[in-house]
Amino acid sequence: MTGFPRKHFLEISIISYYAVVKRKTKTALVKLDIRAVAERARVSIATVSRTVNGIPSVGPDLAKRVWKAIEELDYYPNTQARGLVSGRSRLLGLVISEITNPFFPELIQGFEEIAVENGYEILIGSTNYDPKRMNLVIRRMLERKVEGVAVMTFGIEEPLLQQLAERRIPLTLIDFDLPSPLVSTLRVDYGAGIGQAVHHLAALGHRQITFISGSATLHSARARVDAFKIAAKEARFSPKDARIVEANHTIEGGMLAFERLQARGELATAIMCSNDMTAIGVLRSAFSIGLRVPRDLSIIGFDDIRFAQFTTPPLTTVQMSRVDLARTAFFALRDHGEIPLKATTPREYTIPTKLVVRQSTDVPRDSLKRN
Amino acid sequence: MTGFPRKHFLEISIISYYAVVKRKTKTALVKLDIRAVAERARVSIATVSRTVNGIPSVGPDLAKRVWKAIEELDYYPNTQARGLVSGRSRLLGLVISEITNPFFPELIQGFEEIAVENGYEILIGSTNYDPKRMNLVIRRMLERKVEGVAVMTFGIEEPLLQQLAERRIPLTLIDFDLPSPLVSTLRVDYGAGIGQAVHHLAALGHRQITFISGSATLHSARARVDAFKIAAKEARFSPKDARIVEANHTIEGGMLAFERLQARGELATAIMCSNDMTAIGVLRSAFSIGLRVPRDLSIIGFDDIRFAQFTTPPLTTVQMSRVDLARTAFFALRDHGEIPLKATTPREYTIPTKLVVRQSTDVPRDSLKRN
DNA sequence: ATGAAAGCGCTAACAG
DNA sequence: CTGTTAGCGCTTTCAT
Repeated sequence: MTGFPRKHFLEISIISYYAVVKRKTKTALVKLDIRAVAERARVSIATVSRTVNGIPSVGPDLAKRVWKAIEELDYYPNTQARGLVSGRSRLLGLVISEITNPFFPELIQGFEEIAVENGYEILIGSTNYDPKRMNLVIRRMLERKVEGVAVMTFGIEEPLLQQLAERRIPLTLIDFDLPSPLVSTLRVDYGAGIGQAVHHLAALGHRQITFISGSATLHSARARVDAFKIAAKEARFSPKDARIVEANHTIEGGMLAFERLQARGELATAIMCSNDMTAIGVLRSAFSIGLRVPRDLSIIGFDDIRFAQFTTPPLTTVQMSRVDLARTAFFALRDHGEIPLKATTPREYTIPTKLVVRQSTDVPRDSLKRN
Repeated sequence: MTGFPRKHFLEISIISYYAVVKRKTKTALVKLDIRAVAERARVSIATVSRTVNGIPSVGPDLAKRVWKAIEELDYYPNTQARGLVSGRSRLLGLVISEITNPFFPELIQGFEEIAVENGYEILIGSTNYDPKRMNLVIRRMLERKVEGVAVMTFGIEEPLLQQLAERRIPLTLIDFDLPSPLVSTLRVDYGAGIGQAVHHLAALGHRQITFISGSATLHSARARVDAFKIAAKEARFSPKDARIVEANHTIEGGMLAFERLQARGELATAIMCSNDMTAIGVLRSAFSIGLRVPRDLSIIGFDDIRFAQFTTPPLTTVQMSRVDLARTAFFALRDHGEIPLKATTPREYTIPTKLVVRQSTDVPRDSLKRN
């Protein structure tokens, strides 16, 4: 009987918005608010409120009466009223690029889970890579008085966020710095996973690797390219042997990039992709011209979306945990929000990445090791 | 200047929660509510409210003053307060099975789009096929005072919905009847698409088709099986030649089902799957034992998820438009909500399906037509 | 056409 | 410990 402060109410039975109550000889439809509970429990509404919020100062007998009344009436509090008076909405915003990109549903799932566990609800907004939509999305969230926003899009619009940050609302960004007290950033350690990938390929005997990047306009795509460059250099690939071409993080983009490479006779023995969708496109195009993966061509993806396990062959890829991302984003937001304006919370979190070796990589096609 | 009744406010600039206002000689942080706007425009708060809500009785000059003040202050209304007093939350619930099932993101996208266009926000809840979670999900939505819930899960729990329906909240279900004034149902016309698929196969010369269904506990899975049975009968397949085996709508399930079939020597020349994920699993398993699709085996999916275009070979499948589904669900909800309790809105909508022929179907492997 | 005032359902001082 | 009361920011009568 300790109350469910802001948690989801009444776990057992479904609740009626209206309760049927006998009054005199007539049956009337009565609004089911805190007052109704108070009357029935013969206490003040303040006591009901305290009970519901688990404030310890309520005497055990009264509390029992209140809970009894609550159950009998199937009462549950009105979130809007709670939010209005307390100034807290228990709402968090999650901004993503587009929900049909398989990367995001897994992120959303993780975020929703942890948020709901903690009594928050989430509002999702997709930008579809359009800065104007980003603007609108954020406005919607502001109107709903979200207590924090996680901007998990691939491309981030500096000026927009700048304004958001000035609005005194906690913000969590991915791969993007914004020096402001309520902003924290999740820094993905691209270097780790991409480094492993390059070394994996080098160890296999590959002397040339082509990296198919995402759009250079996207922050996170550039970060991956940079990580690749560094890794390639460390592994002593010359720039010529570590060519970089640009695609757009879609299957079609991957197909196109591959076909262009192939048409120009520039096919390396190994291709690394900036994300799994691109890799899937490459896989598909390679297959359609009769190349066998990994015998004729090694392919590595990035993200480790669930589907990567089910390509043919299963895709070797760099894993970045969406669940980590989601949980970290949530706690970053919450920690900046719960103790408002207390500016001691860390501003930066690192998200690890690591190579997952499956079956799309092998020794190069002309390798002596094969003989 | 007609007002933005409940639409997203101030489309141009990002708004400050606090506005910096000169007062006497000091710069002060002032709360930005309707009163601030009223003061600045030298009108009453009632007038501001009317202006904002586009109520025509406001004189044009006053309206202009109000809008000017609104813009200067970057004011936007507080949704919680609005909701509290008006009893409307402009929130709609969308219950799905699980967001990582590629079927749903496309549905969500459609639903979100149309909802936002109409000034609604959506709350998403995933049941993960667990009735208990369904219960919780719905409770969350009730607490937030959603104005309607679209339950688009594959499996539907009758008693739960029954209680929901009694709660006077508009409900839209998929493939599920619930005789209640505020409940509408979207009836997917499985027969059409599945019929076309069976006939397509029959016309190609297939004499045996195996149907791999989803879990029989799911309503929508059963509906697909039933449609298949009818179509097979119409096409004069004997029950023996139109075998049905059960899987679970996942890639793994499809792989398993195929392997079982293959191990028992029960492989038909054509396999129809209850959804695309299953078909992808079958495709993958078939490939791994050296079967070529469609030469050795024809495969048809269901749903037409986006990825179906990118399998190898591209998947012939029955298309059910998620956008249709989403839009229809939205309007069904809205029409039951806007004119509260007016019970003349249609209760039933049909969602069409149709076969999309791609490259995973061909004449059977032993067909004379090939020679 | 405009304003004053009464709440919406709840929380949070402030009394006792 | 418990109750009374004053709003949270807004919409909506009811006057004018």
